Amino acid sequence: MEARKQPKQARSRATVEAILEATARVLVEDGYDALSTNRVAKVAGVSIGSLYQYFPNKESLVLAIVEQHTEEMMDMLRNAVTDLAHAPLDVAVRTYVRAIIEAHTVDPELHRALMMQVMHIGVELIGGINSTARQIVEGYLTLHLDELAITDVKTAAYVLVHAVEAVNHAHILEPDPPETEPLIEEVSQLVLRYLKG
Amino acid sequence: MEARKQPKQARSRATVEAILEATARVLVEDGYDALSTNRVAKVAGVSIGSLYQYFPNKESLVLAIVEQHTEEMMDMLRNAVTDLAHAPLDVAVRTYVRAIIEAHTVDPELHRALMMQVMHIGVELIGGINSTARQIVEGYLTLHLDELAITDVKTAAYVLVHAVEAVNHAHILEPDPPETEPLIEEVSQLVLRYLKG
Amino acid sequence: MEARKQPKQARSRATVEAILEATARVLVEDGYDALSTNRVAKVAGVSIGSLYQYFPNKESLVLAIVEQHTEEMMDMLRNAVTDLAHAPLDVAVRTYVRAIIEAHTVDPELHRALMMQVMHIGVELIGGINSTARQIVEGYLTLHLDELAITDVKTAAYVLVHAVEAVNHAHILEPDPPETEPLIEEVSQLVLRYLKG
Amino acid sequence: MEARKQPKQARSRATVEAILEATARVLVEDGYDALSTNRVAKVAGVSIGSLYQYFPNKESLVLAIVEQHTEEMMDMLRNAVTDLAHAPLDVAVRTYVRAIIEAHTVDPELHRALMMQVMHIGVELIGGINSTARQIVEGYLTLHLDELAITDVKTAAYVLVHAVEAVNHAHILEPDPPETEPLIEEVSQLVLRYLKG
DNA sequence: AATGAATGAGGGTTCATTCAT
DNA sequence: TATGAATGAACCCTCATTCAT
Repeated sequence: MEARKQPKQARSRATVEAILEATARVLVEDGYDALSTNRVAKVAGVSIGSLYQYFPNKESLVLAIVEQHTEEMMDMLRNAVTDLAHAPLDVAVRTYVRAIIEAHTVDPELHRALMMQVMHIGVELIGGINSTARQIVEGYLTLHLDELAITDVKTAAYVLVHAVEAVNHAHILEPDPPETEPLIEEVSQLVLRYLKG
Repeated sequence: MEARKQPKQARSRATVEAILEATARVLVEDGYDALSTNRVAKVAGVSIGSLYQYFPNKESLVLAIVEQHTEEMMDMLRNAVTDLAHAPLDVAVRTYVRAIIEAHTVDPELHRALMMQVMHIGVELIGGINSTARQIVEGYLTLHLDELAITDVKTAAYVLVHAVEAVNHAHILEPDPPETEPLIEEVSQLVLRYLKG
Repeated sequence: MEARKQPKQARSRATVEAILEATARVLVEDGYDALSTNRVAKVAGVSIGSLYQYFPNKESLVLAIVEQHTEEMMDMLRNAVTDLAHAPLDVAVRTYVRAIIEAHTVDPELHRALMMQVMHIGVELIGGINSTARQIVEGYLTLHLDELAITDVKTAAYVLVHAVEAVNHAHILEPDPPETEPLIEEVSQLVLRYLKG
Repeated sequence: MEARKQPKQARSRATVEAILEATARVLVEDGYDALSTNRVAKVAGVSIGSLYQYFPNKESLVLAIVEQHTEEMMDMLRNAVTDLAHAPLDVAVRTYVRAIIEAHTVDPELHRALMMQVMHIGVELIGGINSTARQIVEGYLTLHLDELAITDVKTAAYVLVHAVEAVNHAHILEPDPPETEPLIEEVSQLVLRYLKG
């Protein structure tokens, strides 16, 4: 997968933009199985040749979308969590849970599509998100270890991150999920009681 | 006078069996993208025509596999949980967590393949598992409501089931997961502390 | 390049036949650069899918033609040369030269096309013809070594075979070649005088 | 007042030069099938637009290379053969054979590439070489007709030129050719004995 | 004179599906 | 019932060529 041209002129940046948008749109509206390079090019209003001038193959298209999307999500998460290191447990947990859930509202339909259809490409990247999250959580737990009812910080972080993630994913993927606010509270309780012993 | 399973031709059953096995094998060994009806027929040692005699299209093939697999898993879960209704909380939780994890060992490679590649077909069915699990958990929680620190049984069940599921899925999908036994204990603690308040 | 189905029914043998004929025809009429699998399929009156049921890729198509063609040529050569081992030099040489030239009349247009367009695939096979020819010639030279003005049989065979071949190829490829009969005589003289010293 | 070579811009000449060199390089290193105008432009360090400023299409690129290459070869041949008209037969033949073989050493890799891949473009031009050679040989033969055992100068020249050419081509194309010096001697003998009768 | 973005016909190939035997 | 030959839409991708800048 050799790197393709980097756009230099304004025109080509617009082209790349259009292609990425079209990719996302096709993904959301028609699903991964309907994602063909020709379709994307058509939806983008661009020739198939142009598409291949900037993306060496189909996979790179999806990868670019996934990267862009996870980047946005991780930014949101990092921002929400800044200066939380010394916050009291209750605040920290609730903020974190809320941040996770809100991070998934960036483009929930795209997220849904990526989750459902693209796992086989995105597992590593998605793993990436979780490992970022785990580092954050581990950091906090280590700092507050003496107030907490846990001993194995690594396993605890692992369990917490995945538990929160999962509830959240279910929330996104399921047709008929519970209300958001009670859910946040309940997940927070799950985490808090676990940590407080 | 309950319905007997239709005897049909023994030959037919063998053919269907061979096709399903071939499907699973291809899925596990080569992945969803390499799953083609022609390939399955060849691996099954059956003509493509015969395949289409029993399965109207490709999707139905995969669906049959998913159904068969989830059926087995849910059976395991139900069995493990029988007569647990009046068990003490600690026992119930630990048994449940262990049952969930063991249910995923029925055919972990197939499960992995289905998870990673086939989500777009299987989400409803996978949702099905969870809703079964939720019913079980809701039942237990309702029965023990007076000993527990929760009020909203539905949300609590929802949170718990997904939290446990998620840790488990991570455990299956991740390249470098923690040890199983400490994980079971830690997840059990997560649940117990939550329930006990 | 995995082997594809071997035709079993009469129908499919006809299909393979049609495809090979179409390949030859396109090669002769339009040249190698115009040889596309789609074009061959169309000319053969066969769907592109059928073509790929019997030939794993484009190259195998051409290879099949080359093989078929060289097989025919080598058969002709071998037949013409049978029982020549003990023939007197003059007879042997003239027979050989004539045989070489006649072997190229099997399907001269196809030969021309293959020569001109397909060299990059066929070099080994063409090498094969020459090495067959060299063995024949070496055998004869060794047997008659005491009548001949040469010492290094291998080099002599090499020179002779290529010299004869070349005149012949020129004869085929050039737009305005000399008459065949005088050419045969002259080439025979070239060889004879060389061998007699 | 002979035509000067148009000075134009020095820059233009450099561009053309770079393009031709790139063409040859791609041809030699990657083969004809990998020769694309875009690739040539990139290797030449020139924009595709510039390439089309000097060469109307892909074919003209290759044609230019072939022309340049054959020009060099024919120059070498002519030089080696100058003042040979009145040389004795042995000298003339050996000089000629050597000259032909050395002419192919100008850029043997390029020659090989052109031979194997580009024949369909170059046949006429390659024919051109041979016809030059034939004129040279015919001239010599006519001049020395009384010493020689031939009558039909044209056919003899034809046979000789192609025989020598062929041995040479085999020498270039074959993976495991004989040593050069014995080959030269043997080919010279082939020619000499033929001419002397 | 030079650039490089854009084009799109066309190429090789796959695979779900049908249907005559 | 079973076979497997046949189909062809669709896919990913390349590359000669054009043209606005």
